[in-house]
Amino acid sequence: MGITKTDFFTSKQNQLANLAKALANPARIAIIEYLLKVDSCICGDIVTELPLAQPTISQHLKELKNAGIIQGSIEGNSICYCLNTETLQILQSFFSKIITKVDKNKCC
Amino acid sequence: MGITKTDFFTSKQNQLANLAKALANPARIAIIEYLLKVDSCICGDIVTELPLAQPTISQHLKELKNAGIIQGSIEGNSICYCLNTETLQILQSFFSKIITKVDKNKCC
DNA sequence: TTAACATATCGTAATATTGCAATATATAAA
DNA sequence: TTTATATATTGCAATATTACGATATGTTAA
Repeated sequence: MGITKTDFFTSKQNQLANLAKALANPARIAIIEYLLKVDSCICGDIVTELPLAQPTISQHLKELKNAGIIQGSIEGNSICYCLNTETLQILQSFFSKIITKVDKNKCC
Repeated sequence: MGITKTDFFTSKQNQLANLAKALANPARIAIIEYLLKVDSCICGDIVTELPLAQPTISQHLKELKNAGIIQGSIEGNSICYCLNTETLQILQSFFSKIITKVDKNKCC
């Protein structure tokens, strides 16, 4: 069917799945890593940095922004993007919780 | 095109994207959370636990296993799955690094 | 060997994603 | 106002994902 049975899962599970989906592309990982490196905000620089066309970058930025992983603000005639710590914290907490709770010895 | 330009990105970026892709579904998040809860390994229990058909669960388990997020071992006529800490550690490290490196003040 | 159970694979329909050319929109400079 | 620059949107083709019925495979018990 190609459609995820969203209704059967908790909002927390859907939230995590959506955040993961936003990260499920190497270009978007590269954008995140670039934003982390340059620290302060950037915009069309990403287009020259990555080997993808401008509309493709724009689309990836939109997806990251919709997921809340980045945020953009208008600055003159360009738009400045940066990472959104609050959302990334959700992911960090999730994986940290897993690592601390997993009991290797009780594995099969 | 519907095909990701994998070649243009680093293996690390592709690895993270693939791990994210494996998590980009609420059913697979639910499987991970269930495995974390029951700690020791499980198998057909997941089929009764989640509101999805057996072939669907089997497919999700396959994807999680291919990504290295879970591991399965034959136990009698059933198969026992559990979380793979090593792989989950990669994700934990990635997000922890982001959280520690991000400078909120330098955002736009 | 046969029956019962557990899991995997195949095939398929519905839908989603990726990437880009063409084009639209919006701000800044001339 | 016109031009240049920056970003977003639209439309489309290629491919990927999701879910499941039907069926295959493999293991245990009788």
